[in-house]
Amino acid sequence: MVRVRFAPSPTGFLHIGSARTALFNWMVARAQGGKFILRIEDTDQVRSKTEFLEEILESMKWLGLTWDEYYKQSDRFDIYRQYAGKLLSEGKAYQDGAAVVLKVPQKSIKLYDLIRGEIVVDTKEIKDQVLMKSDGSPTYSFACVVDDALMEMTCIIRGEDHISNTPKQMLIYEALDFKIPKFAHLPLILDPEGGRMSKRAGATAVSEYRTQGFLPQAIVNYLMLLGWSPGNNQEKVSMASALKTFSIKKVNKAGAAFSFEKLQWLNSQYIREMDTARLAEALRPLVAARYPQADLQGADFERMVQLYKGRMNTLADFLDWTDYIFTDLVPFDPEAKAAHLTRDMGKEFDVLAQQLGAVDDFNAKTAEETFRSVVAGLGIEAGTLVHPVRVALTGRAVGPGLFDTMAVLGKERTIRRLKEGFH
RNA sequence: GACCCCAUCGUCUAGCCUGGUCAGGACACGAGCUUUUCAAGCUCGCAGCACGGGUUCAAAUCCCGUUGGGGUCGCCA
Repeated sequence: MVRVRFAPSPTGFLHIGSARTALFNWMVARAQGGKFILRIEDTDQVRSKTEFLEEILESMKWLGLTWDEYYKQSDRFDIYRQYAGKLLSEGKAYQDGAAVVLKVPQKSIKLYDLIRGEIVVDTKEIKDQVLMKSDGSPTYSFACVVDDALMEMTCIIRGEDHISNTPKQMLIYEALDFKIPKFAHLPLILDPEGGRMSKRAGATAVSEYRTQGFLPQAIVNYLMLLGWSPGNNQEKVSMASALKTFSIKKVNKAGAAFSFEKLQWLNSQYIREMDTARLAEALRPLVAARYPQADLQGADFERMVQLYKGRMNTLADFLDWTDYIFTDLVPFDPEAKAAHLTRDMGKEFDVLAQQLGAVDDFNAKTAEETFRSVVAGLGIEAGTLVHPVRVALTGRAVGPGLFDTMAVLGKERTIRRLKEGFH
């Protein structure tokens, strides 16, 4: 049975690049009916923080990357100590002060990478490896090898930045007489300019994407496309179909530049096809955080969601679009006001407000009928009045259809804003 | 610098393994349609095999080199 693992270190938030490593491991396990193990590499007692651990776990769950087994290296120090002692007694390692160091033999190491093929390294490039540090804690490579072997990992899938670690770790496997697993080194995710992914280029933590209003499905979909393709010209890929064709061997070798535009596009696609009720549910916490007093339970809220569903790239966009609904201080966009809200429309506004006031059953349909009869009566083009009215009602020149906007705003506020527009 | 990895439109990629289909799709960009605006949607378009040598009847595909990019050189992980 396939056993793979994701081994984050709780010294920072879950990075978007690490999330992809986790995802590919998870997909291998799920595609082949294997096990996905989550192992926390918290051997650095100083830099490891509980808040980071919690954030990592939270982000993993949010992305849907569920694990079958869970370990923490800080619980396993006795085991590492024991194996270090074994190597010491066998003469394969020596003490340097309180540290334990592996003797590196002269030889050439052949590493077979599932993605890259054969990689050969001469150990003259490798110096003796510290296994246990002076403070009694294991080094990364030592704990990693002991755990991967004891936890019976069949394949180690990690970032390309570990390629140079692998030959060193193979030496440890050999010294311990452990079976060496398969390896697959994933290409790195680069920033949009092709450089190293850093905060400068945009969000790096998965949790940041969450607060920005990205859907986990969109992120997972985007991430799986970075270095892999279903091969059928499809971009929007469901996990179920991806699992049918996913193979770590088909992953690309070259690094992939991260594209925020494409992620946004995918996110907008997922938002569009989301059930309105579910979208409303996802939006409620965001809206409630900004407008604590707003009533988000009624059908009105779902109508708003429906209205802006097709215009959002991220959930947070909803907040930008709907400010005019949740606050009465309509913040006029200066350009929109200059272009459409001029004093000479005052008369038309008054007529419209008056006619609208006479409507009993106020909705998009009746608002439109009223509006059309008003412009017909005034002998003007609909467009002449539409744009100024939109600015008066929403503060901006762009948005959904005017009559839907009126309906969402309601009769009273629509009329009030028409009157306030020029007074 | 040494060692290792990589190289198809601006970006993500299909094609490469098993040479021979106008190098296909998507994001972005441009144009048009639609339209009360902006988006969306639909249609069309722009744009690529890094370079140089081989091998071969034939090279994006195989080999070598150059250039370029990335990674690693910690008692961090």
